[in-house]
Amino acid sequence: MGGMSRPRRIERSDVLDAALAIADEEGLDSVTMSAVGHRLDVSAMALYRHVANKANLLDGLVERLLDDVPFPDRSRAPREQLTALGDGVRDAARRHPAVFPLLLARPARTDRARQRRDLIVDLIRQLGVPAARASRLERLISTMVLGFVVSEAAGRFEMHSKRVRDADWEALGQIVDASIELHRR
Amino acid sequence: MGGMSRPRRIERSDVLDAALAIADEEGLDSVTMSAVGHRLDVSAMALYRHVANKANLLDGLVERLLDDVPFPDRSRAPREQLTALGDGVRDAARRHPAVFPLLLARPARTDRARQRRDLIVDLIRQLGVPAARASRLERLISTMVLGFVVSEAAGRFEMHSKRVRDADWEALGQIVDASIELHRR
DNA sequence: ACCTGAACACCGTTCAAGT
DNA sequence: ACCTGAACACCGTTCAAGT
Repeated sequence: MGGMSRPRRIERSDVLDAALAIADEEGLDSVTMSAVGHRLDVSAMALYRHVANKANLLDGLVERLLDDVPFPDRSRAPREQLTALGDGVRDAARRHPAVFPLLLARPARTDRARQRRDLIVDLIRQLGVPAARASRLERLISTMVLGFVVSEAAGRFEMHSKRVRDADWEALGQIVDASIELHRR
Repeated sequence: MGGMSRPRRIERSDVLDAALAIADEEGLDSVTMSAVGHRLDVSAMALYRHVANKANLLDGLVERLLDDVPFPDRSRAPREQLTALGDGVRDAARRHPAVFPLLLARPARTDRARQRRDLIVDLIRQLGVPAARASRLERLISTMVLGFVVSEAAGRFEMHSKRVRDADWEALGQIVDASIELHRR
């Protein structure tokens, strides 16, 4: 039963959660320091204990988003793991369309992002691409997938139905296949 | 000469020019209404004669940027025209890296953007792709190119040298070729 | 017709002060 | 240790008033 307002304890992940929820519900512009604080029953100034400034909060949001994309089941076939990864990114973008456009703006520097990159390179090699070409191809495939997914999240394809966009996504998958074929020895 | 401050006459393109110059020199965050006004020797409030609000000013910036990309020489071979278009977009991104990330966020709705889209569809058809598949392929190729170019402008590839990025760009061109091959009847 | 002064309701951020 | 009140230097935007 409540009683007097006990001091509120928050940590960084609470700040990120609150900011993400506001972005999802009301858009990126509504993510202000005081709105995030308010959602946590805390003043805007309290956030500065957990984020350096607002830009850092936004960076954290992007990292959290990407880190939420699940890793594929490593027992499945390599090409299927690649598909699972791509679908996971597209799902995340659909859940959090307001935040996704920030994604291409900065290199992903978290451990998890590096692990995912290493995994993709490894999968590409398993598909027959020589090591010397694998990381270039990883960059290009990730760029194609991210480009599509942020375009969709940000509304660049808004005049096309879901059915059309799903068929586009499938066609992009075939282009990925062709690019792998192209890079095999 | 000069004398007393005569009233300053400005129009929309002046506003866009000034905003673009500020974005190029000091970054997107420095594009404030009052900074743009100051650069034109005018108050911030005067801008509202020419743009509905700040979001509209930013939209105008993106349109101006894309509209500045030259159309290719139509007497050249179709595949060369495609390359020229892609290189033109990459050059524009290099000149205005701060503004480019806004580009994937909204569908290009200007007449010039539509004309360019129509041109690309036409070039793809000339390369042997049936009409029924040409506009899908246009979307995917534009997405690949834009994804690469905003990644580069926004610094996602900042850890790689210009030489590596140029080779990436060339490899992307080969993937575009493969995607066209894939869609021919 | 076009621009501005003044005002409004916000921003992000700092820092001394509270508990 | 952690949070806040007060304050600062800005924002974008409206609107009546000036020329």
